[in-house]
Amino acid sequence: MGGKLTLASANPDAMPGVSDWVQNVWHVVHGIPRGCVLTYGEVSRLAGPGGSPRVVSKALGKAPGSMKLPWHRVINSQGRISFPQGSGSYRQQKSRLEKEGVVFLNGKTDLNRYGYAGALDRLLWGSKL
DNA sequence: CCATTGACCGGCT
DNA sequence: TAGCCGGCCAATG
Repeated sequence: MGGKLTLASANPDAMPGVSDWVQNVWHVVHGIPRGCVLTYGEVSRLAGPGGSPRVVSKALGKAPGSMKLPWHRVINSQGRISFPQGSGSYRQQKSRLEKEGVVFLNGKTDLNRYGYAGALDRLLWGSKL
Protein backbone atom coordinates (compact mmCIF):
# COMPACT_ATOMS: atom_id res chain seq x y z
CA MET A 1 0.00 0.00 0.00
CA GLY A 2 1.14 3.54 -0.57
CA GLY A 3 1.69 6.21 2.00
CA LYS A 4 -1.91 7.24 1.84
CA LEU A 5 -4.54 5.96 4.18
CA THR A 6 -7.08 3.79 2.45
CA LEU A 7 -10.30 2.23 3.54
CA ALA A 8 -10.33 -1.51 3.81
CA SER A 9 -13.89 -2.08 2.73
CA ALA A 10 -14.52 0.92 0.53
CA ASN A 11 -13.21 2.21 -2.73
CA PRO A 12 -11.49 5.57 -2.29
CA ASP A 13 -10.18 5.43 -5.82
CA ALA A 14 -13.72 5.25 -7.08
CA MET A 15 -14.61 8.52 -5.35
CA PRO A 16 -12.97 11.49 -6.98
CA GLY A 17 -13.48 14.94 -5.52
CA VAL A 18 -13.21 13.73 -1.94
CA SER A 19 -10.39 15.31 0.04
CA ASP A 20 -7.74 13.23 1.76
CA TRP A 21 -8.87 14.50 5.09
CA VAL A 22 -12.40 13.31 4.56
CA GLN A 23 -11.03 9.92 3.61
CA ASN A 24 -9.00 9.92 6.81
CA VAL A 25 -12.23 10.52 8.70
CA TRP A 26 -13.85 7.55 6.99
CA HIS A 27 -10.82 5.44 7.80
CA VAL A 28 -10.91 6.37 11.48
CA VAL A 29 -14.64 5.78 11.79
CA HIS A 30 -14.35 2.49 9.99
CA GLY A 31 -11.93 1.35 12.69
CA ILE A 32 -14.24 1.98 15.65
CA PRO A 33 -14.95 -1.41 17.25
CA ARG A 34 -18.45 -2.71 17.94
CA GLY A 35 -19.91 -1.44 21.17
CA CYS A 36 -17.58 1.56 21.30
CA VAL A 37 -18.10 5.21 20.46
CA LEU A 38 -15.90 8.14 19.50
CA THR A 39 -16.75 11.83 19.66
CA TYR A 40 -16.64 14.12 16.62
CA GLY A 41 -13.70 15.92 18.20
CA GLU A 42 -11.75 12.72 18.75
CA VAL A 43 -12.34 11.59 15.18
CA SER A 44 -11.24 15.02 14.01
CA ARG A 45 -7.98 14.81 15.95
CA LEU A 46 -7.30 11.23 14.86
CA ALA A 47 -7.84 12.22 11.23
CA GLY A 48 -4.97 14.69 11.52
CA PRO A 49 -4.69 18.46 10.99
CA GLY A 50 -6.67 20.33 8.40
CA GLY A 51 -10.20 19.63 9.57
CA SER A 52 -12.55 20.28 12.46
CA PRO A 53 -15.27 18.45 14.38
CA ARG A 54 -17.89 20.22 12.29
CA VAL A 55 -16.40 18.88 9.10
CA VAL A 56 -16.44 15.36 10.55
CA SER A 57 -20.22 15.47 10.58
CA LYS A 58 -20.19 16.71 7.01
CA ALA A 59 -17.88 13.87 6.04
CA LEU A 60 -20.19 11.30 7.59
CA GLY A 61 -23.19 12.65 5.76
CA LYS A 62 -21.24 12.56 2.54
CA ALA A 63 -20.19 8.92 2.89
CA PRO A 64 -22.11 6.70 0.47
CA GLY A 65 -24.34 4.09 2.05
CA SER A 66 -22.57 1.39 0.10
CA MET A 67 -19.55 2.10 2.25
CA LYS A 68 -21.37 0.67 5.28
CA LEU A 69 -19.55 3.02 7.62
CA PRO A 70 -20.40 2.59 11.33
CA TRP A 71 -21.42 6.24 11.50
CA HIS A 72 -23.69 5.53 14.48
CA ARG A 73 -20.60 5.07 16.68
CA VAL A 74 -19.82 8.79 16.43
CA ILE A 75 -21.55 10.96 19.03
CA ASN A 76 -20.91 14.38 20.53
CA SER A 77 -18.63 15.25 23.42
CA GLN A 78 -21.53 15.21 25.88
CA GLY A 79 -22.16 11.55 25.20
CA ARG A 80 -25.36 12.41 23.35
CA ILE A 81 -26.64 11.71 19.86
CA SER A 82 -26.45 14.88 17.83
CA PHE A 83 -29.61 14.41 15.78
CA PRO A 84 -32.79 15.99 17.08
CA GLN A 85 -34.61 13.66 19.43
CA GLY A 86 -37.56 12.07 17.71
CA SER A 87 -36.00 12.21 14.27
CA GLY A 88 -35.64 8.99 12.33
CA SER A 89 -31.88 9.32 12.32
CA TYR A 90 -31.84 9.71 16.09
CA ARG A 91 -33.87 6.56 16.62
CA GLN A 92 -31.82 4.59 14.13
CA GLN A 93 -28.52 5.62 15.70
CA LYS A 94 -29.72 4.88 19.20
CA SER A 95 -31.16 1.48 18.36
CA ARG A 96 -28.03 0.46 16.48
CA LEU A 97 -25.87 1.41 19.45
CA GLU A 98 -28.13 -0.33 21.94
CA LYS A 99 -28.00 -3.44 19.78
CA GLU A 100 -24.23 -3.34 20.28
CA GLY A 101 -24.62 -3.10 24.02
CA VAL A 102 -24.23 0.64 24.50
CA VAL A 103 -26.49 1.79 27.32
CA PHE A 104 -28.29 5.13 27.34
CA LEU A 105 -29.27 6.85 30.57
CA ASN A 106 -31.52 9.85 30.05
CA GLY A 107 -30.51 9.94 26.40
CA LYS A 108 -26.85 10.00 27.38
CA THR A 109 -24.07 7.39 27.19
CA ASP A 110 -21.15 7.07 29.57
CA LEU A 111 -18.08 8.12 27.60
CA ASN A 112 -15.82 6.74 30.33
CA ARG A 113 -17.32 3.35 29.65
CA TYR A 114 -17.79 3.23 25.88
CA GLY A 115 -15.50 6.00 24.70
CA TYR A 116 -11.92 6.32 23.62
CA ALA A 117 -10.57 7.61 26.93
CA GLY A 118 -12.46 4.90 28.75
CA ALA A 119 -11.00 2.21 26.52
CA LEU A 120 -7.54 3.55 27.25
CA ASP A 121 -8.21 3.52 30.97
CA ARG A 122 -9.40 -0.07 30.85
CA LEU A 123 -6.27 -1.00 28.93
CA LEU A 124 -3.99 0.66 31.46
CA TRP A 125 -5.80 -0.03 34.69
CA GLY A 126 -7.88 -3.09 33.91
CA SER A 127 -11.65 -3.24 34.01
CA LYS A 128 -12.45 -1.17 37.05
CA LEU A 129 -15.45 0.40 35.41
C1' DC B 1 -16.94 36.87 -3.72
C1' DC B 2 -19.66 37.36 0.65
C1' DA B 3 -23.10 35.34 3.89
C1' DT B 4 -25.12 31.52 5.99
C1' DT B 5 -25.27 26.92 7.73
C1' DG B 6 -24.01 22.61 10.17
C1' DA B 7 -24.88 15.01 13.00
C1' DC B 8 -19.28 20.29 16.93
C1' DC B 9 -15.96 21.83 20.95
C1' DG B 10 -13.99 24.07 24.99
C1' DG B 11 -13.70 27.77 27.92
C1' DC B 12 -15.97 30.93 30.66
C1' DT B 13 -19.78 33.06 33.43
C1' DT C 1 -25.55 22.31 36.25
C1' DA C 2 -26.76 25.29 32.44
C1' DG C 3 -26.11 28.53 28.96
C1' DC C 4 -23.56 31.73 26.14
C1' DC C 5 -19.89 32.62 22.92
C1' DG C 6 -16.11 32.48 19.73
C1' DG C 7 -13.67 29.42 16.92
C1' DC C 8 -13.64 26.04 13.49
C1' DC C 9 -13.83 24.82 8.05
C1' DA C 10 -16.18 22.88 4.04
C1' DA C 11 -20.39 23.27 1.45
C1' DT C 12 -24.08 26.06 -0.45
C1' DG C 13 -26.73 30.00 -2.52
